[in-house]
Amino acid sequence: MLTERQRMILNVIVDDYIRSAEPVGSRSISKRPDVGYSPATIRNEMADLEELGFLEQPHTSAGRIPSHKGYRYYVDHMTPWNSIAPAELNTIRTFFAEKLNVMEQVIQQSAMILSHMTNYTSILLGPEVFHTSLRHFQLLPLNETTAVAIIVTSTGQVENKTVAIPAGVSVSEMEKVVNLLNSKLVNVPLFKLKSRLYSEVAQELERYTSHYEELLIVLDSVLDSEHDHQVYLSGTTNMLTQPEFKDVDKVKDILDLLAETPTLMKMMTPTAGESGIQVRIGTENDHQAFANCSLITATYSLEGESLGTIGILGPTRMEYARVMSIMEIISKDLTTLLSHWYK
Amino acid sequence: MLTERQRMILNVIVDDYIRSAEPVGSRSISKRPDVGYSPATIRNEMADLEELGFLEQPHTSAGRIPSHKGYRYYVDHMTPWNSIAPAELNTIRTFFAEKLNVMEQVIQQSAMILSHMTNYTSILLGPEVFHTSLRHFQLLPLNETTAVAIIVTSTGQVENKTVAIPAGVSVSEMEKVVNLLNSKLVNVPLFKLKSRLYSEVAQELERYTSHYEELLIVLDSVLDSEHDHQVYLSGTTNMLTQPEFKDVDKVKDILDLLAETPTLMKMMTPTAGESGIQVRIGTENDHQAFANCSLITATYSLEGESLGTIGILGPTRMEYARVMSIMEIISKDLTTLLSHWYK
DNA sequence: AGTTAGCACTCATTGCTTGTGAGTGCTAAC
DNA sequence: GTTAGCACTCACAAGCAATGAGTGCTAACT
Repeated sequence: MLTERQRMILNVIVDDYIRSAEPVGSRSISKRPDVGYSPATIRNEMADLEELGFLEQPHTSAGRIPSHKGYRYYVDHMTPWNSIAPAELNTIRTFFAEKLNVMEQVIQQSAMILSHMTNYTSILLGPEVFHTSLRHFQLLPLNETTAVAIIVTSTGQVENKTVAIPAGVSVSEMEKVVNLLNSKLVNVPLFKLKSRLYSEVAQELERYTSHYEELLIVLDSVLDSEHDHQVYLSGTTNMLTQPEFKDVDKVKDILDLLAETPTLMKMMTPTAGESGIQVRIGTENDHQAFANCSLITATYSLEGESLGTIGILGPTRMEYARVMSIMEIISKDLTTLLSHWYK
Repeated sequence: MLTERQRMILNVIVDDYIRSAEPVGSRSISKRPDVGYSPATIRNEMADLEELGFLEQPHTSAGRIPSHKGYRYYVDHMTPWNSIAPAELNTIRTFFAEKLNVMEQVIQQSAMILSHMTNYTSILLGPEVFHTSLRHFQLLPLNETTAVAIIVTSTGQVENKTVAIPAGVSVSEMEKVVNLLNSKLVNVPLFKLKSRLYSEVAQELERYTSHYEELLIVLDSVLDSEHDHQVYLSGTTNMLTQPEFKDVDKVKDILDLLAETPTLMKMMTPTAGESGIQVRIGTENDHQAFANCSLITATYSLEGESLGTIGILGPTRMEYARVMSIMEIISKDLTTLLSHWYK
């Protein structure tokens, strides 16, 4: 569809614009040593590229900037990305070599590394509760009326919830219930817990205790595992350093959206079927506030099943090649780290 | 020190400037129905107030704006604050009337309420681990080499840490250790755990197990309770709506500081001896980035001991009276809520 | 046919001037 | 002690010309 020369020019423009954030003119392109054409020729090609929708002009007689379509083409036809210095690679490697033994810490630290290395905002989605199972269940009375329910998952995550004890339930009864749950529900994937509660536990529970119904309601609420899919953000303020966001109003919408955990979670959940590194440019993100942003996501996984997502949010004028290299390395390292832990 | 009239004029200026964010001129003051003086008289008084350091002039022939000293005087001599509508009070009351049974949720929701009602940034410091004690200790093997240590506190908080099991320690040995810890350490305040570990547990541990030293190291690290003093932020982007921060560069430093949890914790820790609502205006915050901000803090407590802090960060031009009323109500309601729970 | 030089044209940006108005300080009168 | 009057200051907006980067088009060149 595009001639070799057009491709080359488009590439130069995107590269240049990513670096400078200023519209790129024909003269500056022509002056580059690897471009052997005069400004006039470049201009002709640029006019064509604009007509084809790959470039835009902020106003007549300004240079050109890439359109979303232009970025898309750039990303899709990029030379295999390897634009990351060995020193940086080392930073990542030594980080993952360190003994970090709490999942949450690893995720949080990864977010920090990502945002520091890229100078963009990083968004990490914690391990999917979906693919983990119950390791242990416990109910611990705090006083006569309340207790803490503790759920330990196979990955070592601990979730807890304070619940009210139905009046009249004795300590020994509670113990029986806990034992029953442990015998029946251990190793059941978290997302199946509730259905199992009714299919396997409910009947037996009826024989054990007189407060069958109340207890069932409590247990139901406990196992309603809020899928504690934590979202970790780092470097949100990096957004502010980008010249395209020097206007506070624009940045406000973005930061507001970043504070909305549920929305963020939805955006970060990988679209089924897709794998590897995904790039959503400008309006490809279906959120208005991100119309001038690009979101790059990758998933990390355990035994082939994706556990969570890492993401980088920046302006559409983003260092795609660089960010994508970094993301690939980190997602892979996360994956291997997890497999070392839990296999 | 100030005459009645000067006090009145200062008050009017601060009120006006809080509302409009524009320098206040003599004419506009004179026009207010409750002020019976001509602009000229006001001007004379304003000149005096400026000389005394209560007012500032952004430039010659502009109106006056309050200096830090002016705000300080305003806050210290404010008429008892009650500037909060009954409807708003209701919002708070119904919130605290709802059955919220997880501490963390309460804190987080309180942060939301605070930032929403004030349109400033709210900062909440979670309950001090200092004043809570151990309720239960548990060690749960995940596989041959790792285990999760779970600490439940008297307030129902659950903290967990994944640890490596020293090679050669059997399951039955672990059980003994756990039992020992529970018998010796339950009801000990968290911050005393480590010293007790050595004073009371260590010797007996030596008799129980052959891997005395390795285990002690592990337990030490577990009880090194990271005092999980969480900081909850809400409404950080409200900072961006203030006209004084329409310049991105200024706001960046503030947001960066807000992302630095340790610094924030230090700022929010109440200075010993002080109690009630504290106001730090402008440079009274010893952080450069907050030179144009005011931080209002209050503590919530249980049985007279302060558990945590709630804070509001806004521009120096802040609705002090309103914010202070809201903070007082919420800190008191938090206090009573806690006492209902844990008494 | 593809490439390039030349040229007129566009338009954001900058610097300059000028006018306007809000607000002040001072003085003299009340 | 208070106020009216007046000259003065200064930020800000509007208007205007100069600048220059960049374009589109045409005609000449290879």
